Amino acid sequence: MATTDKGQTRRRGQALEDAVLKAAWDLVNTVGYEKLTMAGVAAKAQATKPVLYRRWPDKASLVTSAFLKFGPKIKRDLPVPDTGSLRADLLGLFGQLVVTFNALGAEKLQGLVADRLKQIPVDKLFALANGHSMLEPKITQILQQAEQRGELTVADQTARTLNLPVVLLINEVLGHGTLTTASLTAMVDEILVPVFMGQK
Amino acid sequence: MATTDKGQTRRRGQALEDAVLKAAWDLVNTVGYEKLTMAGVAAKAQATKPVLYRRWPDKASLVTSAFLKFGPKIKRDLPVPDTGSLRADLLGLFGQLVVTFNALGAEKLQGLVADRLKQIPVDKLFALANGHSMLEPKITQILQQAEQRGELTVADQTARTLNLPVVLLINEVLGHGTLTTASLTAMVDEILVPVFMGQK
DNA sequence: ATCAATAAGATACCGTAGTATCTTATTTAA
DNA sequence: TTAAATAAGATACTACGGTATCTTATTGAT
Repeated sequence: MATTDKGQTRRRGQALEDAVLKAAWDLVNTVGYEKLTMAGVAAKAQATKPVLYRRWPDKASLVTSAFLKFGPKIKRDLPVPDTGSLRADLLGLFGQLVVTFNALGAEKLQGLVADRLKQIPVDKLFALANGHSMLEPKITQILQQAEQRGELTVADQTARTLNLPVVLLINEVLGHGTLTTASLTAMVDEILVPVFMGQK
Repeated sequence: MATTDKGQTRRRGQALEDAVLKAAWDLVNTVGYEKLTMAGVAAKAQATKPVLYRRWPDKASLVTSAFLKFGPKIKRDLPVPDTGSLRADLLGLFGQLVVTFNALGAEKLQGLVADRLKQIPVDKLFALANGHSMLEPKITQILQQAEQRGELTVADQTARTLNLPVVLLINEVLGHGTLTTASLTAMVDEILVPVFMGQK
């Protein structure tokens, strides 16, 4: 009687974790990342801060988890186009991204990006959520298809050129706020095809 | 006698401001941006936090001011190379950037960029890159030189390809934290030359 | 059914960014 | 020379990220 009236059931494990992630996702969608507080998430989930910090090392990780759970599903198994030309394959792949990126409300996530930037993990740091690790294998596959048609040599590609699509996408999203078919077509025609096929 | 022994002279205005900036610059060069605290700056300047906040709205602004006052002066009028080849011209231009960048002591300023990113809308920062860059006129001149040698056609270039060098540079700095001759050479050979010269 | 392990709850705490308030020294104008 | 305006000093405060500690509910193995 001394404690809270609802004290009957104490959530644990997955149930509690789900509730926290749901609260975090609700908050990031209402107040945005910057104004989302760990205490606020805890309160909304009817949990406490230590519960959050037992699971996620920091705010950025928590919100990233919430994004991965509730955000637009970035299909890990999007079919890789195989249309018969490098250009069309790239356009096909990027076309799938237009829908996805337009769905996720980029302005809410700006603070997340900045927070991530502060962490020193040097290498692939400049990545939006988990965006690009998912893209690279598909690029590679498209290039292999092109190689079999004799359009290019995969061995000529480098880490830098393989990463270029992601760099361009990030610049497009962060710089212009949108991804359109027109901009993606320009990227492919003006930059990616020349780079991939134009190696000496 | 009850108060501090040096209580005779109370600094104000420019003298106080200079002392604060000096303290901030000293600290950012010893502990780095992340570990620099406003209280620490105040203490080192023998001032107090309100003195800082009366002048600068936040930590990032203060450190930026200190940087502008004491940091290396950035040359605005780098000569545009004219070596006889597009590749060498690009390498020459970027080589100048390596020197400049390394002179900034970028590693001490780690979190500054991220802090700025948070407050300056990200799109603004990239918009700054995508157009108002001090680099673009130089790129254009280099391309015109190349055109006169018959290496390429300037009319084939687009806003997107003209911005590509800046995009790559930003990615390099934000993603890797450094600018090296090796990375710039790779950019030029693997991406920029194919894009500029490889247009159909 | 009991008890040890686990993990949630509650709470207090630390460090830092940034703010508010009040007192006091210095400047300036009368 | 005095008094009003200005701005520094001191101090305490709030908000937030993140940590530590202790108590208590729940699980699950015996």
